[in-house]
Amino acid sequence: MRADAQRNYDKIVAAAAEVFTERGMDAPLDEIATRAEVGPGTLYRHFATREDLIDAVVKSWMAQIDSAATEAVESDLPTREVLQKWFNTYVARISRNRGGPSKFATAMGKPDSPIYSKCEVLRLANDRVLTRLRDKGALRADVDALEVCRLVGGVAVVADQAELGPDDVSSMLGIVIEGLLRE
Amino acid sequence: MRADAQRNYDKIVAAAAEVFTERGMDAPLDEIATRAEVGPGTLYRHFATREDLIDAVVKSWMAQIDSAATEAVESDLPTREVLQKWFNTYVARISRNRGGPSKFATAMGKPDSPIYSKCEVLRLANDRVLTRLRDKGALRADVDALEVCRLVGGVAVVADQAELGPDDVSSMLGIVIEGLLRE
DNA sequence: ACCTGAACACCGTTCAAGT
DNA sequence: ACCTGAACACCGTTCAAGT
Repeated sequence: MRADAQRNYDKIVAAAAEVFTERGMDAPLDEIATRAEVGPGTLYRHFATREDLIDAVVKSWMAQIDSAATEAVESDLPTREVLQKWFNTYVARISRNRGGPSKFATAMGKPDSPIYSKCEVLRLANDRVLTRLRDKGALRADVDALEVCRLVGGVAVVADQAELGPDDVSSMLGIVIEGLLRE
Repeated sequence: MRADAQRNYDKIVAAAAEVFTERGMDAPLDEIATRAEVGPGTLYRHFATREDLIDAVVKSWMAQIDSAATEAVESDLPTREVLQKWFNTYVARISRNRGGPSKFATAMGKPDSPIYSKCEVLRLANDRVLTRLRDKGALRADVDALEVCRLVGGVAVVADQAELGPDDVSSMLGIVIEGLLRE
């Protein structure tokens, strides 16, 4: 990649991160281009779709997800509390920008989505946590990570769209958690 | 309301029901006006926002919701099965049009939404079913109907956006149901 | 190879002119 | 009182002309 192209690419991603934070992930691409000081055509050259741009922006979130999952795996707190903390963190991360949860929910399990690799990271992180708890005999045997991603993702989407606070999120997650525990 | 206004109102609602079914609830209002054979201004005169139009279209769905709730209340099947059937019906009804679940999820619990009265119908239907099962001692005591509307609504949103089939919906609902049962 | 920005398309929304 | 449709605004997307 030519030096000026690389520079523009970086400026676009930085501008997108800002604009997504201020106005949500459905913000006008126009404003991103303007703030990055490039023409709209340049944005399209680097990112054919909005999802390709989202993929670049959320790349930096994934390390945080992974370290939260590791913390959950290594925790020796009661299962309920481990899951409360993990799911709350998970929801907070994917809800960082308005409109974000919906993007992940739509792409989850769709291999041809531009953000599929990020959905895979989310699924694998969940899988690590769930597998560990299942090995301890704390979870129902038939719990699938993709399914949990979707369900917890659904909580995130609803909370995002209805502008719910952390308490509402926690209590919805509480029901999901009870549904996952071995009875 | 003048006779011609009433006629246009009815034509718009009928056209909207068709277009929403074919192209989802985010379909262009333009196409609805065209199909109803009215100008765009006439559509706006009757329905100031898209949500006002949605409210008129879903009005006819509510009797079906209520009768499904009544059936659930009167059923003497095991709690798990009653809830599976009820939630599956609930999700199916609010998912009748693409993009529909998201509209309800956004409006649920927002008194100033144009479709708030319909959200209330959904909440009360859920409340009837949940209260009945709680009275039988089958449910956890702290389960709130609004919360369940949101959670099950979240399942519907995810299923709608990720284009999931009935099996995926049922298994997600299965987790929610386990989380609601008294343990 | 990459960038620019004018141009087009689409769609929501308004409003002056009509009946 | 109600309707029409032209007009405007906004935003996504493309592409001819440039460097």
